[in-house]
Amino acid sequence: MVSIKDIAKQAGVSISTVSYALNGNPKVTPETSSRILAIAKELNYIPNAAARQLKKQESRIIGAFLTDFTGAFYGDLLQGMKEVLNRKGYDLIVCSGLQSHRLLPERMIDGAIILDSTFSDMELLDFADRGHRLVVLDRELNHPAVNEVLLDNKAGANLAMDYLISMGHKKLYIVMGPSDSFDARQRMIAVRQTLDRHPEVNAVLLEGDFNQGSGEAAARTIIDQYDGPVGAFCLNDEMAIGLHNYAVSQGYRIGEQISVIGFDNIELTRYLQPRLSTIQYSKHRWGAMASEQLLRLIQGEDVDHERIYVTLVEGDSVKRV
Amino acid sequence: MVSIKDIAKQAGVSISTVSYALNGNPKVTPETSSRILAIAKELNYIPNAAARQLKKQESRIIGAFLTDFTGAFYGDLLQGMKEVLNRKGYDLIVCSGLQSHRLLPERMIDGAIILDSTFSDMELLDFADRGHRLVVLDRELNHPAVNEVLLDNKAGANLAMDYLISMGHKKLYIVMGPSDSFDARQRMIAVRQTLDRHPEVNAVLLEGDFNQGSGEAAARTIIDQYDGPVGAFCLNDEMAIGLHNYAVSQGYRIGEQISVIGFDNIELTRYLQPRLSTIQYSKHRWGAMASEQLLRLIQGEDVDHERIYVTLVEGDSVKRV
DNA sequence: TTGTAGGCGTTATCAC
DNA sequence: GTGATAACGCCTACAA
Repeated sequence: MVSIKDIAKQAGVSISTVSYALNGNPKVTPETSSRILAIAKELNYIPNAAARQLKKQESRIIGAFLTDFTGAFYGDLLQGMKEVLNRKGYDLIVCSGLQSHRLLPERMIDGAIILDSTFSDMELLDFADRGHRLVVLDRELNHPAVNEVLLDNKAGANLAMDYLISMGHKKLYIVMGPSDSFDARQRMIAVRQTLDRHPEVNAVLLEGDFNQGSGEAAARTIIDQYDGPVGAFCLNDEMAIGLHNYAVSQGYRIGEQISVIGFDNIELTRYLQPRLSTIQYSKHRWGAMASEQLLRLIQGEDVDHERIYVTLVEGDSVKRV
Repeated sequence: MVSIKDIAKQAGVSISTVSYALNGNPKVTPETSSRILAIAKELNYIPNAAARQLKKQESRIIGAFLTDFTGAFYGDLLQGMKEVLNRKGYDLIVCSGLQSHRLLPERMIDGAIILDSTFSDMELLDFADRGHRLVVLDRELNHPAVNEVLLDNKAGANLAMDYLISMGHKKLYIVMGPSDSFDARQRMIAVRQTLDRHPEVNAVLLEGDFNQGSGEAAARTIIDQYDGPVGAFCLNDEMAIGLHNYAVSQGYRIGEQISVIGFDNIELTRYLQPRLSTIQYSKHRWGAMASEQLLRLIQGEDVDHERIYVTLVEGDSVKRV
């Protein structure tokens, strides 16, 4: 490995002069500087990240932690994060799994964006106490070193419910999400509030796990009990697709016999016929916002929690009854 | 930050004793050792990655580089990589974009798995010359420090073509891929070979870019020229889905008027009706194999290039004519 | 069994 | 303007 020491030797100067030259310090004369730079290039010199990091106590790397790598869900989100970070001279690395947690306390990264249920709140608070900066996308966590950038789940669930009800639906099925999901819990809170406001609506709550399978299971239940048009709010699109597919395979017509609305507006919904009504938000913006907040935190600025707003997308999967 | 120096002070021993104790060196007596460990825990000591890395000249981190984060394509692949690496005490980080290239030469990672067209062959060979270990999934690259783990694209394309031809198709459309894709180029080579072997088959080559849109465009062309059952080999599933959707929307029946076969067996195809015939392989195995080969390379073992085998999945999108 | 000391590659504070 | 030199936190001969 070629280090500044080698360059110094070759150039007949001291290592400090080399360091100055490489870092563009104006103290060194243009001649020595360009001579040093030329030698550095000739020797194929590349600075050693570990050494710089050890000295400067920063890596200029940000970690994004995900529960898993599956699903097309994360593409735009990560892209949004990366663009902002790169613009500010930071790099993004994406990690998953328990083992990778070490990267944070070992100071391999300057901060983390968390969308990862394998972190407990306690663990994160512990990191925050140690002085690490965090942005959480999947929980509420009050700590001066932690910023929340959360989806406005409640508003979204409200929109979905109000939409179904405004279309005249009196009989509703709610396909719920896993209880360890923050988003699912928030959405359910709003669902219950809406139902409280509409005592005339008859709602059945069905278990769900955010996967296609539980949407199919829900469809089976709905069909078993079928005796006229009903509405269904699936707490995410994946389950809505499962419900859709099973219902269609049994000869039911979505948007007529069964009105369906989802949440997230994932890519996949583009392939559904009729088009799925759902709750939409910009994943790119979500990621970008997370990065911005994290950088502010790292720069020692005081930042408020942020919300990502959502809107209703009307497809053809919900019809008036 | 609490360092071994702090622990040493607290325990009244030297830093080397602390280091030995923390690393389980049997030279230090059980009593001192346990006392030191207790103090370390009490002080919330966590080793500093940069320092250890600087000393040991390794980070035990492997980087996977992707052209972009979009697409559900990578989930299983990354999962396969991660499992193998974690088992061997390595961590996986996923990177994308030009800026992240620096992680390799700056020695932030101990090796890299490349599925990223933003790296040029020259750049990679340069890294290899510097002593970095690489596994490439998206190109052929001959260098002792580089191992190839490639999909058997030619066999797959052959399977697909032979299948269509064996079902009696004499009129074929080939929806090609982007020319900067290694996989696309390899698949086309096999396509051309098959066509050479079957002069009785009339084939039309259509441009494609591996995205849904070019599948739709292909469908438009096919329908324009339609005068009886034809077969279509889309060089990946995304385009096959595009072709399928557009054709269906125009009232054509897939598997009857137009027989379609894709490549990759992506998740999405499960949602197609009729089910898509395609070429299948284990992405999980692909990732796992890449990690295994990289670790062998790092351990200085001599390793041969590897191929990931593919098989035909018969759906209902191809019928005999 | 424990301590001393040198070094990994940089940066940065001093002198000169 | 340039050069010693001391960190940064850790590991590891070698000495005691």
